Amino acid sequence: MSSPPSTQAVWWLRRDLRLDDNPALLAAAGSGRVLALFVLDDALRRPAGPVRLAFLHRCLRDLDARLGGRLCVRTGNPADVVPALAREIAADAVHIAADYGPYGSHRDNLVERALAADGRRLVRTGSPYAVTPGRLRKPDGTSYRVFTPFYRAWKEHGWRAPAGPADPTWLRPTDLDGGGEPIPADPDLGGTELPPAGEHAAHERLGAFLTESLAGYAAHRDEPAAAVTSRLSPYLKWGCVHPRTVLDALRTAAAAGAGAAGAEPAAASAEKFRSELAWREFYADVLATTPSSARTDLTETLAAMDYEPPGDSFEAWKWGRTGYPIVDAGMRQLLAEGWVHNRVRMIEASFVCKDLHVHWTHGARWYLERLVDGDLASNNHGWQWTAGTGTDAAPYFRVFNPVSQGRRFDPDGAYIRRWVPELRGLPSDVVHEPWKLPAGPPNGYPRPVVDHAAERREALDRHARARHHA
DNA sequence: TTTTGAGTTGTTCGA
DNA sequence: GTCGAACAACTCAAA
Repeated sequence: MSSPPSTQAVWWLRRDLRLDDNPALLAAAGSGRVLALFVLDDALRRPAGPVRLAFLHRCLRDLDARLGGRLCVRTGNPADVVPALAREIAADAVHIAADYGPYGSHRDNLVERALAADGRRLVRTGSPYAVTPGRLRKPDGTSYRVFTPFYRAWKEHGWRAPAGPADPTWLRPTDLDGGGEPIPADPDLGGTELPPAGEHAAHERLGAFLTESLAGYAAHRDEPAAAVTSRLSPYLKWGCVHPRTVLDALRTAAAAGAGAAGAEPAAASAEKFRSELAWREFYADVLATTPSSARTDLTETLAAMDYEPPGDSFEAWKWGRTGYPIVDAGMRQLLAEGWVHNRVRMIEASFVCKDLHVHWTHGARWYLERLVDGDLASNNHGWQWTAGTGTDAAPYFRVFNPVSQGRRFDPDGAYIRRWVPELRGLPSDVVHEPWKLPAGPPNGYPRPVVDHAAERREALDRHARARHHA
């Protein structure tokens, strides 16, 4: 590379904590000597909860180490902090990956205005998605509300090839008055065990998934006891790896498997996993085009629905004491790992919405507080899907039965035994219904807080009333 | 322009 | 035990 440019640029990282395949960093490096900045913003830290914050801090420490200690961390409101720093180092431009969430896009507009008042530019290059949220439109110009047509258009649209790795020598040291602040110590995690953080860990996870788990993904992805899902969600959340990089590696892995024994299931698995990445992009698109859907019902169909305020049974759900083994296993996994298997997330959401008749926002908020991968678009639209208020007009009669879901996807009870030690000694035929034992559930395990069959009928009644009322 | 068929993830009931 | 029907209403794309 030629001699470093003499102008100064700020690379402001938010949820793109990596050096590889980072177009905003490459753009910053092309326009000047780069100062890497992360702003600890209270507006984002408050709803995150200690688990996701700790993971963020660890990612920042990893990145700082890769930058040779050159990551500048500051605390405050970005609308103040970013322009002040740009002025301090006389930067012409601040480079970011665009944010399409309701808070992030508003924040970026404020920063852009403050910078412009000072004669500086905010430059958006790329986004945390393979296809820019809001880019895909139906022929009539409106955005998609059903996944399958979106998925077709998304694949048709395609995405750019991954950009190469960045050269850390572009980065200037944080030789500023006052410099940066230390990355905060981890908050108390209350015993939650987190996956390894950072860019290298993300690539390790991706490689392990592709070589060890992808072949069985299509067949076993719904079994929570089988460790075949990618577990990439925390890394995608913070941009330790870009989905474009994942899609590229997935295509390479699928091509390598073609023609080999088991090529057909491998191809089916690759397609299935690609569609899961597309769900993440679909929900980001919905959020970008309908920002209110993060907090309120996306569709008006259930506006007249009668809900219960969260009470004792909701509290029992939060701490894994509902008396339904698959539900409690999932909630205890959430508390222990900050992560829950996708199939179990649906069972949990159905229990809150259909068995407890509690509005999805309460469950979604608890999930966002506890999840290491907590993402506003994916989490809240996933909850809306189950509640029947979201995309795809989920049939009102789709009510998950926690016993039959357990029998179907955890037939020998391995997942339940792993997370609910009270039930470890039970044989498979009763582990999903411990209340049927003559002596009742063992080891102090609770009896069901609600009767599922009765609450299912109640949920259907409430839906019918809401529909006829509307 | 209008019509038609399909749409991630389910459960129960009765033949 | 297995299997198909029923459980609404709306979005989207193709015919």
